[in-house]
Amino acid sequence: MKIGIKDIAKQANVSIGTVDRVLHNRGEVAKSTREQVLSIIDELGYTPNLLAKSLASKTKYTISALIPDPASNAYWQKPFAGIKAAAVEIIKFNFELQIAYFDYSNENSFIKKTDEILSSNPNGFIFAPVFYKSSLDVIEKCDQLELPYVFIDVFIENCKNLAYFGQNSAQSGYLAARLMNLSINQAVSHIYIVKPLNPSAPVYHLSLREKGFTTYFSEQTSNQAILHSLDVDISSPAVLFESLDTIFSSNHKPFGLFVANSRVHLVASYFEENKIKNVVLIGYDLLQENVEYLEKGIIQFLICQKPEEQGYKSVFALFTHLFLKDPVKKLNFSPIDIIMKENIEYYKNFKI
Amino acid sequence: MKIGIKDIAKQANVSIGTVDRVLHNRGEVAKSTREQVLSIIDELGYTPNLLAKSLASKTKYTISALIPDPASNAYWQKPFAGIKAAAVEIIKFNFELQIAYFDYSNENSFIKKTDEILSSNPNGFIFAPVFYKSSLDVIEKCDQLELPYVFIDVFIENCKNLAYFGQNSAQSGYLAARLMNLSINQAVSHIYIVKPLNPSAPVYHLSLREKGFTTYFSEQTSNQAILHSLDVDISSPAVLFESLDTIFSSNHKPFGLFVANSRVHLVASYFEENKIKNVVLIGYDLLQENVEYLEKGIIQFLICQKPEEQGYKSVFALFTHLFLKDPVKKLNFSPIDIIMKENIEYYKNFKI
DNA sequence: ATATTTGCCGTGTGCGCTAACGGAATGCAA
DNA sequence: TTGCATTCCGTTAGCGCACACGGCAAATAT
Repeated sequence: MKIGIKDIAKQANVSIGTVDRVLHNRGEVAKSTREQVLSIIDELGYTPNLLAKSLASKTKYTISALIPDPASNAYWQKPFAGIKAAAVEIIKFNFELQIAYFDYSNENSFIKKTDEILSSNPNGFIFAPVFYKSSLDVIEKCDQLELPYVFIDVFIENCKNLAYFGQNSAQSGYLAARLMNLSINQAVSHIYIVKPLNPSAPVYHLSLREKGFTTYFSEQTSNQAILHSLDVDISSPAVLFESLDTIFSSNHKPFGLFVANSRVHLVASYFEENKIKNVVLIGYDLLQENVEYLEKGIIQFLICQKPEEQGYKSVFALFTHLFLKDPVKKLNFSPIDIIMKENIEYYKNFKI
Repeated sequence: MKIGIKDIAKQANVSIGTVDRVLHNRGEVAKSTREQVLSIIDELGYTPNLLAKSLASKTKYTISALIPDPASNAYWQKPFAGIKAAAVEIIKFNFELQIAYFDYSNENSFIKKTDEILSSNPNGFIFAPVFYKSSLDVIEKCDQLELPYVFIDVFIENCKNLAYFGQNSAQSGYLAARLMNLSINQAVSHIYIVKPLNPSAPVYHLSLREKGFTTYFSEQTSNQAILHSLDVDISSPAVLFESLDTIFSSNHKPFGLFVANSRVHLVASYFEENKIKNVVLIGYDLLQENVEYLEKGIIQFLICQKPEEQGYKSVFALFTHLFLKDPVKKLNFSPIDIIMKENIEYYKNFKI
C-alpha cells in the first residue's frame, strides 16, 4: 500500500493543498502545521509518485550540452550518442535537451557557444571544459547564475560542478603499459609512446595517459623496456607516416607502440601498408576503423572508456538533481575496458 | 505539440472512449469506425503517454523469477541484485516481482518451485534452466499457458522463449586461453584447466568454457602449451587442496591454471597458503574473495560477464514485452570483461 | 466602529489515460 | 404494438499530483 499526498493530509488533519505547499516550500503555511506535516511525511516515508508528478507539472526543464563537433571528431560521436539516448528517455518528464558543438581546435568557437547557451537560460549545463582558461570563465558565470553544470570528459579541480563523468586517463595509460609489458618477451624492447594530435588542439588526456604509461614501467624492477616519446601531427597522413618511417628505419626498432588516443587507426593503416607484423599496437576507443584493425589483428588492444555512457550519465545526473532532487555523486570514472579481437563482438553496439 | 487520445478522437468524430476501445481491442466498436480511428492513429503517429497510462491503469503485472539460491551460491547474488534493481524501477508501472530460489544441486527443488510459480499465474517468468530435462517440462507448460518466459544464464535451443540473457561461455574460455598464451614465455608450459564443482550439480558453463579454452590452443601453430584437465570436488577445501597438491608435486609443474568458474578464490587461497608465485591464475567473476586475490596479485585475470546486468535486463525484457508491447531481441550475450589489478577499481560497484 | 490588509488554509480543475456504466438505436420475437 | 437482446458508443469518475483561486479568520489601518 503506497502512501500518497492524500494520506499524509489526512494524518495531519490538513488539506492536500497544505501538504503540497510544504512539499514545495511555497510558503503560506504556519510554522507549527508545517513541522507537523513534515514529521508525518518523515514518519510515513512518503515518496512522490513521479508519474503523477510529471503528468501534472507544467514546469519544463531545458538542459544544454556543449561538446566538440562530432562531425569532425569521430570520438565525440560516442558521448553524443549517449546524450541523445538519455534525452529521449527523459523527454516524458518534460525535459528538453539542446546540444551545441564547438570546434575542437578553436577556442573562440567554444567561448562564443558558451555565451549563447548561458544567455538562453537553461536549467542545467553539460560541457567538456577542454580549454582551461575559457572554461574558468564559464564556470564563474555558472556559479553566479546558480546554474548546475556537469563536466564531461575533462575534469577541472576545485569547482562547484554538480558532477564529472570521464575517464581516469593516467590509470588507463598505466593499464596499457601493463598490457604492453605482458607481451614483452625480448631482452630489450623499444616501446614508443605516440601522441597524435592536431596543432593548437588541447592535449589534456594525452599527457596524462603518457604519464600513467611511463609510471608503470618505472615501477618495474626487471625492466626490459626502453621508452621513447613521439609527438606526431595528424593534420595530414603523410606527415604521420613520415614520422613513423623514422622510427622503423632507426636502429631502435619498435617492439610496441602505444598510441595515446583514438587515432590509433592511422598508425594501423601505416602498419597495414608497410606489412608490419609482430609489433604490439595498443590504442584507444572503439571507432569503426579501430575495430576493423583490431579484428584484422593489426591492433592488439583497444582501451575503451564507455564514452556513450559518459554522455548518458551526464544527462541523468542533471535529471536526478533537477527533477528527483536527489544527491548526485560528484566524481564518476568510467570502467577501463580492455578490448581484444576475442571479446570485441559484445562491445560493438552501444546499449544502456 | 504532442498528440493524445483526445486529438485523435476529435479527428475521427468519436469519443475518447471509442478510441480507447480500438487501442485496446476491447471490441464493441463498428468495423468501419474502428478502421477510421486506426488510420487516424497511424496518420498522426500517436504514441501513448506511458506515464498517464500506468497512472490510470488498474491492471497489475506480476513477474516471477526463479534462480539458484544466492545465499548458498555467491555468484547468483549478482543476477539477484540486478533483478532487484530492475524491480524497483518498474514498480511504478504497476509491476510486481516475485523471486524464488532453488537448490543448485537438487533438481527436485527446481521442479517443486516451478510448479508453485506456474500455479500462481504470473504474467512473465524468468528462470535459469540449469536442469535440462525438467526445464523442458517447464517450457512446455509455459508454451501451453502462453506465458512469456526468459532464460537467464543458461540457454536452451529451439524454444519460444522471449529472450535469453547470458554469456557466450565458449568464447570466454577462448579469450581466457588468449590471455594465458600472452603470458607464456617458456619453451614448454603446462596449463591446467580446473573445473571445480559440487557433485550432482550441473556443469553447463564449465564444459563450454573448457572447450573454448582448448580450441584456442589447438588453433595456435607455434604451440608451446600442454593442456591438462582437472575436475575437483569443492564440497570441502581439503579435497580441493589435495587435488592441487598432486599437480604441484608432479613433474608437470604448472605454468598456469585456468579455473573455469567463480570458485577461483579457493585455488587462490591454496596459492597463498603455499606461497606459490609466478603461476598464472585466471578465473571468473567479481566475487569479493576473487577481487581481493586479484588485488593481491595472486589472480592475474578475472573474466566477468556482467551478471547483474543479465538479471536487470531479463526483467526489462518482460517489461518491454508486457507493458510497452515492443519487440525484444531474443539472443543477448553480455560483454566479456577482462579484469586485472589495474582496472578492477571501476568494476567493483554495480550500477546500471 | 468599520474597512482593509495579511496569514493561512481548503477546494477545484486538469494533466492523459483506463475502465466501468449507462444509454440510444436497431433487430427480432411475441 | 410491445418487450427484450444486441450492437455500438458517449459519459464520467478517478489515478496522484501541481497550482490557481477564493475564503475565513486575525491583525492592522482609518
